[in-house]
Amino acid sequence: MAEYECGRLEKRRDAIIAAARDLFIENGYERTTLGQVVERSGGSLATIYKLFENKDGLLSAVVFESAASSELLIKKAVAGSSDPATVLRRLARDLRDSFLSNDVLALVRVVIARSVSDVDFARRFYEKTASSTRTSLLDLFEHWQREGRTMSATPFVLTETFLSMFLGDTHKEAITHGAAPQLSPEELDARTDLFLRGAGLL
Amino acid sequence: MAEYECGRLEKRRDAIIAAARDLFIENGYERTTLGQVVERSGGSLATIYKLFENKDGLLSAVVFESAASSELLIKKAVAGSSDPATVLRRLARDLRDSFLSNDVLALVRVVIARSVSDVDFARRFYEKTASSTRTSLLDLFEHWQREGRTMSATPFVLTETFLSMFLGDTHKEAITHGAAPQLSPEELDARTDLFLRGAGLL
DNA sequence: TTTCATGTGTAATACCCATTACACCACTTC
DNA sequence: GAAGTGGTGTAATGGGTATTACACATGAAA
Repeated sequence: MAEYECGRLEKRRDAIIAAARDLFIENGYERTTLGQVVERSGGSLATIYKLFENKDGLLSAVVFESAASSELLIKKAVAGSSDPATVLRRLARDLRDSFLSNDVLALVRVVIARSVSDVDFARRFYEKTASSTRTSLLDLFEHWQREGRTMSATPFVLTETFLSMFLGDTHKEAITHGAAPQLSPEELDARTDLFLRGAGLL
Repeated sequence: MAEYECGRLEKRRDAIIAAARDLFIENGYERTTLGQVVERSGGSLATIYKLFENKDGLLSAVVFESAASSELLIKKAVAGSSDPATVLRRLARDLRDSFLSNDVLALVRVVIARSVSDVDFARRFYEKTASSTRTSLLDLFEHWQREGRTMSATPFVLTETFLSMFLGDTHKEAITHGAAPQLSPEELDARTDLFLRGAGLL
């Protein structure tokens, strides 16, 4: 019985979250009705209230189950090479792909919309995503500093500068939905090289 | 009579837009009711419909009357000096102040929220603000290039890089509402210097 | 003063949707 | 197979709000 319930409810939960996620992404939180969610996920309104308490709870579940930090991308880039230039070029491409994926962008829009009336919600999202990415990156620059590499700014400034470029890309895309020109892969490399030269790492 | 009407209606219009602006900024578009707007602006519901057709029209009026480009900031920075380093340091400070002001941030949040269901609306906003800033900045780098200064990337890449840093600041603030650490003025200068070194302009 | 045009205030209208209540069904356990 | 537990579907409930309709105000013109 426990098996039956657990499996069945778990599946419902997943289906509801997936449906809600798609709808929030498509129409935003406020314009999505629980009726639409049920229609798409199957199951029933009662189940949503049982599982998530209310509409806000559903939003939290959706966002925090989908939000991911980029720590892994940093680890992968570091594992590939020990040369800062190589690491950061690789990381730049990966971060760009990750930050500019349609899913991430759509989620960010929903979170920002929500942040107007629920400041804490957005802060928690930031904590789960960008903040831990930031920490990892800071560790990386500090590590290089301890290794004796000379850098022309503090690890903190380097971290903020590097990340702000990608957050800027995200911001632009979040607003323009693809209407503004993007950097080509070569131009992205040129931007990374600009950073590396400025940081004294090239 | 024309004088009377015009003045009176004009004043009403301004009052309504101001009230709506404040409310949208405070609570977001969806959660603001026209009743609240009327309560704060005085006048009447009928006037809103006469002037703006419907709630969406009011939003458009509010946003596009408040949105401003940063072309002026660039002109001012250029007028102050002809040395790229001096110009960009000055510009960086001004852009930061402008992009991170509470009003601009709040407006950006409203626009992004709206962009989920009205893509074109957000694009028009971008056109009115960032896009023309971008064009001005591109002109500036191209001007320096024609003057014979060597730069280590194309004007386009330089523009995108420089601007993306500030859009990144805006994005971070839009989400965290001040909870994340900001660059101090000295650190901001350090970041600008990093850019200048990377661009070969220092 | 009367008449007209035009903004104003209020009171419907009509719909939408989060939330709740309740009756039903499926499966397990005895 | 009877009884019970817990998920499901549907049909209220209740509050809220964009939009419209209408009667009133007010100042200009005649």
